[in-house]
Amino acid sequence: MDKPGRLKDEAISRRLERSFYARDAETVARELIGALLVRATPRGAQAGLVVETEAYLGPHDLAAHSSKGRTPRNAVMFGPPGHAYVYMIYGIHHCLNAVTDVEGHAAAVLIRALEPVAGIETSTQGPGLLCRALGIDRAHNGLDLTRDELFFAAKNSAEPLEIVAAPRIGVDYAGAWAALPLRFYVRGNPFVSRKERTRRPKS
DNA sequence: AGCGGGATTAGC
DNA sequence: CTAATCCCGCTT
Repeated sequence: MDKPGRLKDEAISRRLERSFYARDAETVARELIGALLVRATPRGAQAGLVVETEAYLGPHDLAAHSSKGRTPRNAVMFGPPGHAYVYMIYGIHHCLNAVTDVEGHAAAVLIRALEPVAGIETSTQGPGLLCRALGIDRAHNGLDLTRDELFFAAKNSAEPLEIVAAPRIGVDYAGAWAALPLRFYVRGNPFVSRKERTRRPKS
């Protein structure tokens, strides 16, 4: 019923600014839950609610790409906050992150799952899948989330969400860092990337 | 120049 | 459980 572009205009008016991202990654990861991720394309806007994130705290965090030092691949993480860090993984998928914290402290928040809102035709239930659904690839690496076609809009604070903290996925190589509860998701939301593990009774 | 591996996903 | 598949990042 809405005129095309209406969602986009509304979202742009709520676009998160630099100061939102210029905080520690854990805070940003928590606060991005419930925000709207928008990609404005020539054919209209694609958008989804962020329902799952992970915080990568900085070079001291052994699960973070920045822990191995600055390289061409992760250079965006070392730059100013509020930019998109997009990398290819396993030769097949892309992952979208928002750079956080202060410039030089290479921290970021991985966007792991979205609840579709508009213009989305395939699954957004996982970091690689959501990038596919929104057409995000390495061409988007370094985009300014406060100015460019890819951005986050403030959540609707009227409906509080229950957020669960759990260990991050796929970072078992990171020793003790792998166990920290730096993954955040909306409790019970069906678009979270992995189902709650059903506890298997021990034999 | 060569080689190993990954913040994933789908399919057996 | 494992293949897929592409850079990247480090070693030779």
